[in-house]
Order: sequence, then C-alpha cells, then structure tokens
Amino acid sequence: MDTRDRLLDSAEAICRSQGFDAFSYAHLSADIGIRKASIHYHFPTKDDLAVAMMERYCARFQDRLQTLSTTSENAAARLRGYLDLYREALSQGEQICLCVAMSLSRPSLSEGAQGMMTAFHQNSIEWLIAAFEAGEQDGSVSTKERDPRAKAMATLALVEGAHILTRVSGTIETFDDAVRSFRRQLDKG
Amino acid sequence: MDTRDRLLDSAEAICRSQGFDAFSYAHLSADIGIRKASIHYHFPTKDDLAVAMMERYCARFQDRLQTLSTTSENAAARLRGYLDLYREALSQGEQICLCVAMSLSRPSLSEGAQGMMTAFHQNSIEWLIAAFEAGEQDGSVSTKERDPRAKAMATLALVEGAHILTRVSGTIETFDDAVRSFRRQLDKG
DNA sequence: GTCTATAGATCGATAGAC
DNA sequence: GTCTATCGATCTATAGAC
Repeated sequence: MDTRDRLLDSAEAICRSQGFDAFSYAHLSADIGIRKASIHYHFPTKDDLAVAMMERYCARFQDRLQTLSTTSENAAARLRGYLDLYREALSQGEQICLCVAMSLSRPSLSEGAQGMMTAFHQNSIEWLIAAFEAGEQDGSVSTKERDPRAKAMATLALVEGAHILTRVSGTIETFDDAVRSFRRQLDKG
Repeated sequence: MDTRDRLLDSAEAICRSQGFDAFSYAHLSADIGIRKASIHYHFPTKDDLAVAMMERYCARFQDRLQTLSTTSENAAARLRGYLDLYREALSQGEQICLCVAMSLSRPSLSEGAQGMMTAFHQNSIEWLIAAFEAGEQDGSVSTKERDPRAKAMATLALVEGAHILTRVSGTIETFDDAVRSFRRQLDKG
C-alpha cells in the first residue's frame, strides 16, 4: 500500500475512535513511520487530508450500499444489510461512523469537508427512501408509517444515535439493543 | 450571576456548538472578561471544569424529566414533552446535547467525566422505560414493540442521532423530519 | 519523496504580587 | 479573586538539503 493510503488509514482510525481534533501529524508520523514534514507532501494542509478522508469514506460506503441493493433478495434484506453495515463499522465499539465523528468537531472545517458530510447524509437518505419504497412494493417491510422520507430519516438518526450510545457504553450489545425494535420489523421479510 | 456560573455557561455553549476540544481557557477568558490564569482559581484543571459542566447539565436535565413526569396528563404527553426537550435544546440547530458533543471527544477525558456521560444515558433510559410502561398501562401509547427497554434505547438513539443530523444540515426542520414517525405514534394520546 | 530544522501560534498550567 | 509573567509542550506549516 502506498504512503498516501496508509496516511488515510491511520487518520481515519484515530478520527473514528478519538474524534477529529484528536489526530495530529505527529500521531500519523509515529504511526506509519515517516516524519511530520513528509506528510505535508501528500496533504499540504490538515484540511486537505480531512477532505480526502471523507471522500474515500463516502465512496466506500456508497459502494457497499450499491452492492446491498443488487445482491439482496428483497427490501427487508437490504435494510437488514444496512443495519449490519453500521454494526460492523463499530468493530467492537471502538470505531464510529466517520461522518458522526466529524460532525461533532469544530465547524471550522472547510466547506469541502462540510459538504462531504452533507453529501453522505443525502446519499444515505436517498438509498433508504428507495429501500422503503421497494419494501412497500414487494411487501417485505410493513410499518405503520407511510411516508418513506420520514422512515428514511428516522432510520439514519437511529443508527447514528446508536453509534453514539455504543461509544459511551463501550459494548456492542448497546447497538443491538437500540436497533432491536427496528430489526424486528424486518424479520418476516 | 457569579463568575463560576458564567464560566460554566460559556464553556457549555462552546462545547455544545463546536465540540469539547474547541474550547480553551483563552476562549473563556475572552468571553467573560477575566484573565486565563484567573480561571484556574475556579477550576484548577480543564477536566475539573468538564466534570462540573456535565454535572450541572445532568442535574438540570433530570429536573426537567421529573417535571415532565409530574405535570403531563398521560404517558403520550410525557413522551411528546421529551421530544420537545431535545428540540428546544437545539436552539435553531446550533447547539446539540452536551452529552452527544462530549461523547466523541478524545476518550482521555477523566473517569469522572466519562462516568457522567454513562449516568446521563442510564437516567434517560430509566425515565423512558417508565414512560413506555405507563403508556402500556394507560393506553396512550400503542406500538407493535412490547419490550419497553428496546423502545427506550431506540428512542434515545433516535433523538441523539437527530441532533447529529440537524447539526450537519443546519436547519431545525431536519430534527422534525427525523422524529416525525415516532411523534405520530404519540398523537392520539 | 523524505529528510532536518525551525518558525509562529496556542495550549494547559504555575508562581507570586496585589 | 484577579492580576502579570512565564514555562514547557504541542500544534500546523514552511524552507531547503538530499
């Protein structure tokens, strides 16, 4: 793996476990074994690194959503896969969604980085709306709520909030408890 | 108001709008008009300040929950009041729950501060469980889900996640959209 | 691409006068 | 209780050799 990717890996790990303000060029330097100054060759400013990190994360997440859409047998399975995605992202409760981690940092992040967070949410909402609409069609997801947009936003809030709760409690069981009720609605599908 | 309270007010405001790592003694100094060194008289270390800030926030929140329990006409009204509490806490989308804001900061927070976050969640869960159980009793809240604990944790995750979404989008409408589905379940009560 | 060396700012914290 | 003055650490970033 090239240096650039190793830098992004290291930055993402610290960011998702300790928050955006917790990672510095010094940490990255110690982590991957090159000098602080050398990092500036790959990412002139810390914000350049932040934007690249978000872009990579969003692209990767979009890919997985795309895969879910094409490989799941029905809409309920798609949504179960979505929950699993967020569950696995926690990796035992130490890492949370990069977008959640970034959103709580000082808003002095550049417009570029801010825009990536908005895009991440927008993509997620659109994917969830499509999934819930498909659920109405194929009958695999039955809820009282009819408005697909309301369901989509509630679901996104649920999984991101569940990440917060898990981060505080420190155990993955917290995530399972928080999404149990929603998951049960997908069980028959 | 005495200096100590003004310091806590200032710290809480910055913390809830910019994140825990964004506030420094220099900011507080500029904000309330005393020198940096003087702040150490009231709070010897930054962590002392963090703990005091969380304690005050938790106590205040507990008071409001208590009031809701005693003044609401039924369980559905209690839960509607809970949603309103989180909605008002946003104040146009610039401030999020202190506990949400702190949870993502570097976990090098002291045990004291960490413990306050756990206590906040535990208190909330217990209050919500009681509310959902009362909802079963008085019939004002009807949901498919029977497990009150699952409902409580899902609700806490929902409102905290909704704070995150609102923080990113910047508009209070996002919060309303995210909790709309849940609020509808409380409408008949 | 990576290095040494360093600039300039900001951080939390302390000593001691008033 | 608040002040001036200062310490040592850490931060992002730059200049220039190799």
